[in-house]
Amino acid sequence: MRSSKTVNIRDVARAARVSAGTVSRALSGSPLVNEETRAKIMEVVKALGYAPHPSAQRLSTGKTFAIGLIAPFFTRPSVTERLNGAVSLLVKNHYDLVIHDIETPEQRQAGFLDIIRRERVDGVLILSMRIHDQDAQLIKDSELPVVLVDTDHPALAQLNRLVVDDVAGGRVATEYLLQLGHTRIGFIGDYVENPLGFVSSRNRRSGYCQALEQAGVPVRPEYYSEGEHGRPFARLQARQMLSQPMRPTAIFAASDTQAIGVLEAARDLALRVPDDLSVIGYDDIEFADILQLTTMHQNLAESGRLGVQLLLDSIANPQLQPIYRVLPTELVVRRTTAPVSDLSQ
Amino acid sequence: MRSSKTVNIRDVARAARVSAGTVSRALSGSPLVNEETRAKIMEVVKALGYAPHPSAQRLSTGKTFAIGLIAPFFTRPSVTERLNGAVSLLVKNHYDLVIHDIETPEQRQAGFLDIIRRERVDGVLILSMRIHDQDAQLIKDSELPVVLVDTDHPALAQLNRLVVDDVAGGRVATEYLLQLGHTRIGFIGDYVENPLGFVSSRNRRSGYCQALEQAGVPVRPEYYSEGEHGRPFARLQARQMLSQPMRPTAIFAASDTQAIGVLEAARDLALRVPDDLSVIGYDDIEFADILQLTTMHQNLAESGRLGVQLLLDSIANPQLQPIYRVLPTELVVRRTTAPVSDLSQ
DNA sequence: ATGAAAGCGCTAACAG
DNA sequence: CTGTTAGCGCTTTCAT
Repeated sequence: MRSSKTVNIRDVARAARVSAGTVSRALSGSPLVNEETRAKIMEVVKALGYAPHPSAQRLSTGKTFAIGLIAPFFTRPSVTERLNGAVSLLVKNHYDLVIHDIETPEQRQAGFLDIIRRERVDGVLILSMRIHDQDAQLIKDSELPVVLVDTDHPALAQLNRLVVDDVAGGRVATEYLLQLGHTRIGFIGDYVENPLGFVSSRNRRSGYCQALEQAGVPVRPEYYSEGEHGRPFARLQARQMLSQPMRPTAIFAASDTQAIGVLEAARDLALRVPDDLSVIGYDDIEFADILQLTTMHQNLAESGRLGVQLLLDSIANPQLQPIYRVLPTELVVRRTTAPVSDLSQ
Repeated sequence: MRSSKTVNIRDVARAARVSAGTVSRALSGSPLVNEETRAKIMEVVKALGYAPHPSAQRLSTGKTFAIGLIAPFFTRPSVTERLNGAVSLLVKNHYDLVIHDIETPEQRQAGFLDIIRRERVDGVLILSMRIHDQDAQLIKDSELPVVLVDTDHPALAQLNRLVVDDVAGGRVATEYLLQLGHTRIGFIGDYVENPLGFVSSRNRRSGYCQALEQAGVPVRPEYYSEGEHGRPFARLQARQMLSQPMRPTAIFAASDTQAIGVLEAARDLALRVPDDLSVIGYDDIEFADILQLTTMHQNLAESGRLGVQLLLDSIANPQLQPIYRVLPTELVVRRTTAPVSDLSQ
């Protein structure tokens, strides 16, 4: 008949013939405890299978050893890959991870309010979420270490931020197509106003426009399409764009996911890639390699890892100078891009 | 100069001119409180921006409103999709999620010991992790509600379990190939003894063998290959297998990921799919659709959701009869399989 | 080096 | 219906 109550620090104290305070000190590695008694205590701890009660510890110390992670977890492969990096480092540091998945606009509100409370977690990592003005205020008031990865807000310059220069990336991608001789270059992206507020698509589009303008190529509305994010939508958008009389000879998609939709559209219309149509994506998710998609590479997992590192650092040392870092992006040429050919005209 | 201490229940009590106990009752929706005072309290709560301290609440009630999730999070797309379902339901029920990612064997040990403690979470969901005998003992002793999804252990029959009949799935896949006239059917799978202990590959292989034997087709070692899980490894395995003099005319891969490797190998060797080689995968991850891969479908997200549902139910009502359910699997024919042709001989 | 005692913020049992 | 009180399990002064 074993008692169902779990063993607590007083049980250990009693068995080791010391006080609870001493057990606590012994366990926390305080130097103020005799080596013999420490040994004895450890022995008892082991024998009884004691482990401290996390909530009690947290209540007493005010530290949670948990960090909060706010992200649209499963909406996009690029997010998943960033998460991967974040989680791996967290695990290594024995931090609990309290996750808040944001998939709908309503969850946004709740998520921010709920997690940005000192008592729940020691710090918060926000990943790929557009930050609204009111959220920014909340974050500012919270006095909780927060780091931003793949997102930013003008009112939060005092935070650690890891951002991606999507404008530059969009420019590089487009310049590459121009360099290949393309001038009829389409863009397939998200709705500029999308419910979750990803802004990457918009920024990539800005880069696209910049590159065209700089090259003296007019930005034509019939070569620009926005739609809901996702492969099937992109496929539709692309099919429409490619069915025009003077169809584009190249398409820059705001994400690899969408680029895959474009590839499907090309197949639908019996257009050969890259002979008839060049396609370039963004993110370099694993699929890009499989499909031999030319794309803009960014080190997704590394960005997550770095974000966690920054967060843990600033939890340990709140006075640390905040870091603002623009993560590098790089063109990876594979098999979906080629020089414009007369045939494709 | 705002005080940095957060407001607690006594501050609220004072401002509302009631006792802390009453505030607690008002907040928990107890009927034993006057509507007027409740209104007054709510007002103060709002004005002060009060929210209860989670650790204190947990310590006091013994409930954590968190569940633990043990899974090899990012190792396989199929796991990610199951997680997706699990997380979505958890969020809906306002449960915190304490995740334990297991990527290496060492993490296995720590993960199980650490999380299966009553004080940390109210229940545990174990996803796609092979359970060792010693883990099973731990789980049994823990008195904590635990549900198993895509995994099982003989000593844990008293638990809620959602399993996949991979043997049957392997049989169905292989029978389909036999039905198409193939007799030289290869199998590409994981090492039977792999560090994280996934067993699905092994079971799928059993089904494969069963189907062959039943059809009177000999199981030939040169058509069987095990290797590390992953696309590049499968590619190598397949390349080797397909370079033999009497190469297989069809390959059943233990996962879609590996099937993709097989497709790459076919491309490497200039074999046309499905004309020269039929390929069938397992899981029906999103990629399978993109690549038009014939595969064994299972509703991955749904299994995660169901697992959480079971867990929440048995937290709410521990006396509930445990459920054992075999999740359905279904063949999805796409474009990578075809009848064996003379050409392919 | 160790014990005693106070307190972290909350809930729940008991009185009234 | 509400106030008071006694914990939940741990850490951390403050003595000694």
